[in-house]
Amino acid sequence: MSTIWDVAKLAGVSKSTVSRVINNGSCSPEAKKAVLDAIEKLNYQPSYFAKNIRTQKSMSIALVIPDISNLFYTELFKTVQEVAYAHQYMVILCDTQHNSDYEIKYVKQLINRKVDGLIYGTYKMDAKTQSFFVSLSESLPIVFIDYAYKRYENISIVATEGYQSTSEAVKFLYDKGRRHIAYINFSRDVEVTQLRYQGYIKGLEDCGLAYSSNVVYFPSSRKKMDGISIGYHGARKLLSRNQKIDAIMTAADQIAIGVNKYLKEQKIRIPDDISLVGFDNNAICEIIEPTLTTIAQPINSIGTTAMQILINKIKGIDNPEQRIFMKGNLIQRNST
Amino acid sequence: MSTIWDVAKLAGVSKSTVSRVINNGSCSPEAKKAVLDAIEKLNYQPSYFAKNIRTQKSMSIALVIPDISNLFYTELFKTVQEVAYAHQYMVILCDTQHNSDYEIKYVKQLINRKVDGLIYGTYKMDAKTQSFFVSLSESLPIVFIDYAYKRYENISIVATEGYQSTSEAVKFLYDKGRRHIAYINFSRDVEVTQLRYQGYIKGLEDCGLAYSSNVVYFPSSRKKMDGISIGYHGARKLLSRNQKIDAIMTAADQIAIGVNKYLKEQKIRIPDDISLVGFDNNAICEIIEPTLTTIAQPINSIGTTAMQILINKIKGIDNPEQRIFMKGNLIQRNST
DNA sequence: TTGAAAGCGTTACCAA
DNA sequence: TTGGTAACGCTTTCAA
Repeated sequence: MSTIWDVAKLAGVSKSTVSRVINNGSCSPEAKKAVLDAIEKLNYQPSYFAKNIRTQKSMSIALVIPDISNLFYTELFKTVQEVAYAHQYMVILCDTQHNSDYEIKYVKQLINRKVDGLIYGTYKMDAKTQSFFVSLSESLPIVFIDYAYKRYENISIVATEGYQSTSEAVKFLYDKGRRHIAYINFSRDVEVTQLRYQGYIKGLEDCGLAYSSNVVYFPSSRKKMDGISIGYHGARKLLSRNQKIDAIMTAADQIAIGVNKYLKEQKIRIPDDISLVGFDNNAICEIIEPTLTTIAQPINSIGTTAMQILINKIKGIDNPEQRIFMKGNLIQRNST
Repeated sequence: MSTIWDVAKLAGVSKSTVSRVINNGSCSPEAKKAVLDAIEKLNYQPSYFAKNIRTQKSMSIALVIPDISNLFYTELFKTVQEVAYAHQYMVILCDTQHNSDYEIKYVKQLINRKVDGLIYGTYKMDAKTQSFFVSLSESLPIVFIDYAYKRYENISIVATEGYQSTSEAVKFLYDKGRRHIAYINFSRDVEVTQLRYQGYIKGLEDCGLAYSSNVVYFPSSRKKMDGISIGYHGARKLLSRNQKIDAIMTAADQIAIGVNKYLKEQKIRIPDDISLVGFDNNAICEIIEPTLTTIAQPINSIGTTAMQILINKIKGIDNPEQRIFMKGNLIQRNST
């Protein structure tokens, strides 16, 4: 590997001049040409480490998320990577496996590696972790992509607004003639989806329907269940209560998949007997049968916007924190 | 951030001694204790850049893959990350979007960042890219996770053997009474799956069944189709030829999903009229209906083994290249 | 066992 | 516009 010294010698100038040419400092056209030629000839690339020991910039950002197999995050990664790469950043993906300890360990490692910023999404509620990230945000550019962080001020956040869109989906079911709308949620410590749940309650109210805890299911926080299991067990539980139910709304597509599975096993027809609505608009919505009506999160917009804000924060532009809440969009398919 | 200097001053020793303590050089117990205490007190962490400018090690590895939304790679990432993290490596994920130009661009960037090694998977056949990676492998530790690279010597490779396992699956269908077994593959430039296809032919032979190109479908290389579309169009094409078909094998679960979709639209019963077999054992196999019989790749073993080999290569242990081909495992579900 | 000092390859300051 | 030189924070000789 050739160094800046080799370039300087070949071009007949000093290291400083070479550095200036690279970093767009002022120099004469002749010097510039000579340096550029030398760089070309030697196939010179500045050393990543040497450069960053001075600048303290790593040209890396991290995407810290709970689970890359969740299709929402898979898509998000792809978008983030694309924008990042266009701006010469590399992205370090950290899958924290829903584990707060991992989150903090990873982030400490990332700080040591001087990541220029990070995009952080989770969906567990854990006061200690939340305040860790919020206060970290004062010293490191962070964009939160989690609606639950809405309560904190002075942080930048891009997320799908779950309240309004869920309440509108209730209205949609109402207009389809459904009057007994159930809801299956993640456990109460998954904070993002609690706002979707609030939207459900608001929607019932708007339609003049009574709320009943008999048609609502939350798994216990202690049990570690994935979305599909929650949906499966939730549907079973709800139907075992002998309540009239003609629609089930869920806090996530994964949950709806589990519900779908249980209903089919019981020969309950979707949507004839029970309508089903998810949240996210994962690729699976088109694959399962019947295809799943869902509230789509605008993942690409979230990713692009979050990256744009992050890059601005890193560059020190646009200092005031940005708070952007995107609207969920009801995608109607065959399950309603 | 405190530096090695601060530690040295607080411990009353020189920088050199501090460095030695950290890197297990020889020193007196007293010195060691003083330094450790100082490190503790100052919450000192060696600077990542300063350290690596000397050692030329980044403690990062890269996972270069064509598409993170392919569940095979999603799972692989999780396994690789886990092993990497346990050995203090961070992983840089590069989703190349099936694009050879991106692959090479990414890798040049990675080289500049001095990644200690990389795990490389693709599935396109492209002589130029292949030889790029093979010859890169001489100067940088690489583990290939692609069966297609089998032909190159002096490289390390961990992959699922597709030939034998596919031929055994043919035998399985034969034993179930199927005599008209069709095959749907990716286009011919997707090299990994061509060996699965060869296994299909071998399987027919073993069972004394005649091969017929009338029941085989390859999409054209030029059309950019995802797996699901290939399956959907492939099934339509095959069935339009008025050949007798009582089973369809596919080179990937994604393809089988498309086949499943088309057959259901045509009211063709699975498995009563046509059996269906995938390859990979994605999570979706359990979700679609009927659940999908498939040849499982041992993803976790592949990931763990690949990482172990990579780490050994990085550390200079186990120099002879390793070539490990794992057996695919037929998982029987309701589609057969 | 220890410390001084010379690098590693950059950037950034300051004079010229 | 230039070049010399001092950092940046570490590792690694080399003497002591």
